[in-house]
Amino acid sequence: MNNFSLKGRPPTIEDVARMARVSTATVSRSLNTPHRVREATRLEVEKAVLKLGYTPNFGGQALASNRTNTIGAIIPTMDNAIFATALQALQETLAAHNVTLLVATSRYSPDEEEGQIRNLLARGVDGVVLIGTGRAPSAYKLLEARGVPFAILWSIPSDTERLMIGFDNAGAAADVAVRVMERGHRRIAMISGLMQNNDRATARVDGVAAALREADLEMRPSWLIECRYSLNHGERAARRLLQSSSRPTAIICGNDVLAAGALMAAHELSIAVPEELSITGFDDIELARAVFPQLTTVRVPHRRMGAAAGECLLRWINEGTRPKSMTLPTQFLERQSLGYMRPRE
Amino acid sequence: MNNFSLKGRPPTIEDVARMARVSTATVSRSLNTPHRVREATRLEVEKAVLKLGYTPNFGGQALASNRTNTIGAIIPTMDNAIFATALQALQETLAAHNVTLLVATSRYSPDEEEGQIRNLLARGVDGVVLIGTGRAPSAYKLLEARGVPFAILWSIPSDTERLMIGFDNAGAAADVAVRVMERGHRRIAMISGLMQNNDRATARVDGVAAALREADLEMRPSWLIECRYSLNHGERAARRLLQSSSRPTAIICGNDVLAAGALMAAHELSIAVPEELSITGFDDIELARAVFPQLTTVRVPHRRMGAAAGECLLRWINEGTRPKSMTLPTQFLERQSLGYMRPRE
DNA sequence: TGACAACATGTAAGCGCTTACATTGCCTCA
DNA sequence: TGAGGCAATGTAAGCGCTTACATGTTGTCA
Repeated sequence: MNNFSLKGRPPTIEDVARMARVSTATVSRSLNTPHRVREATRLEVEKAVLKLGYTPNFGGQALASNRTNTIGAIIPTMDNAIFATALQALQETLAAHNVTLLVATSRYSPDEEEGQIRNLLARGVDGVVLIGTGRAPSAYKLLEARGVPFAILWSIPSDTERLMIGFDNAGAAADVAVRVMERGHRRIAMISGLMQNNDRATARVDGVAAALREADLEMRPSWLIECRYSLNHGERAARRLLQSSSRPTAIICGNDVLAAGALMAAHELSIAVPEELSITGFDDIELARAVFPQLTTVRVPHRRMGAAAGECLLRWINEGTRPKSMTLPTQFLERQSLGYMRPRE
Repeated sequence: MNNFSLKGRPPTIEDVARMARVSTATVSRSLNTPHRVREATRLEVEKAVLKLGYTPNFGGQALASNRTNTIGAIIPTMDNAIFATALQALQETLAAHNVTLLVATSRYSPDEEEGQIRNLLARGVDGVVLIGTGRAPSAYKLLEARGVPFAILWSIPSDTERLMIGFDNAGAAADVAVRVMERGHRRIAMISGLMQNNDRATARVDGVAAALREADLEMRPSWLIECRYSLNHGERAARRLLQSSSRPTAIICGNDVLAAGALMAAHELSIAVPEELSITGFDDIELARAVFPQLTTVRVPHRRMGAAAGECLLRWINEGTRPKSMTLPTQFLERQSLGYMRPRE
């Protein structure tokens, strides 16, 4: 049927041009700017494209146009459902504009992240998505020197010079603390993700600490445990908190996974939640509803963040001007794991 | 400090060549095949590269070498932790060889998947990773016509003509069913993911059905519910199962998320697990241990699968011959949600 | 009917890199 | 000392595409 396909070598624009009896320029135009080509010609080209199964060669296109239609994202890890969701939304947004997403991970290391930035830049991405602000100035320099648009997600806009799309981690965390105190709790501990190079984790801790201070409470150093974001680490941290002679009546967790871990610890130690111990999460991932009791947590707009990042970046790339940063709302989500402090017997 | 960087235009291999007083060919060689260059020259080039902050242009490289050092993966969705984990492992393996991973999603639709295959091919990926076997022959033709190596994950090797790296879904599911029956259960229901175009889900159902048949039991049609992989859908399905007049004593779930949903339903209906109802999952994602009671499930080697895919594909690309398919072991994981059937009172 | 837009298409010059082939310089050995 | 070989480097031809500019082709209007 297809007597033109020289086995092995994919068809080039030249093959299409020959078949459609036009020049390669016309083929290129029919494909990229159809309105600049006569209808009949366009159809002829289209026919040839279909017949040959032609698909533009990416390298050639990138080289000639200095555009790759690719956006890169660097996330700390794929293991985390919340990044995955945002990425998914980002990808869907980009796909609608025929832009492909390149994903890399930094494993929470600024150095690795910088390496990945280089990598993406080398691949000629048209834009970059980054998480948080925990990185060296040199990382920004890389991007800025190349003039590549980039968006910073997950952190509250703090810098008018950059495009940031995030939410108020500190504020939301403070809000959680306030609500916990409203339930009568005074003995409040916190389990946080590792704070080094992680401004989101840091902001959440700061928010809680500020709220406590406001209420003339103090966050005891021994009641603030930092650990990796995993079920096991959360469980271990909670166990430490709960096995000490005088234990907290509420544990505020930096994210839902840690909270779920804390819940496991409570289960094992036969401490009833929320009757004897309140636990709160953060992020509202699916897990938060799967555990028992369901986690009281903070809903974070991950999908919207991903989608907005895609739109803003695309706009920036196409129009050349940096869109304004945006702060998305979070929402305190009351479920079952936060209860009233029981009066001492 | 850097008086060579003409603002705006990234340095090219020519700039490096000029600075190091060698030809572009030598620069290229120093970078790609260092052993073919005199040590002193190499150092000179290296110095220039560093000073200019040179990074090879991807398009040029791809165009000239017909290689992109990129591998594409198409997964049904990023929302699923299990794919994310495999992807993460794949990415790490590839990164160690300086290969970048391009991720696309198909949303469980063979048509979308085929579109993404075209897309990846157009971008000149050196290899492709696919999940499962539920796709039209035309999808394979695309890949084969271009001679692009590809690996199929998650399904048991069934086709000696292709590289498949997976596990025995049917066998593992049958094993679960056997264990459930060993606990005395006879009234066994199943909640499965949507089976259309999903050979993994189908195989799991088939495995269970076969095991039941072997034991002279039959899977009642109304006790097999298909639904999307989500907590809500799992919960709803379980509720339907549990609210009928005569309910099953065990529910085998096609994955952990569905099982967690079923657990939620049991909670709400005050049905004790595992005393009154047994529930099993599949996949062993983190969630399986976070719920209470913890899920008895099947451990699936997602990380290994991802890593193996990377290695095999890289080998295939570099050596030109298709590596052998492999079947990875799964493991039945006894936890708390499967119990003995209580004798009727 | 002829001048002149406006549109459609073609020509050809790169984009930045790799690599086959040519050249140079040096060492070895008879 | 000179032929031959090898290692190091240079030269230059593309890879497939886009696009500025040149050229050709209509249609319009006085």
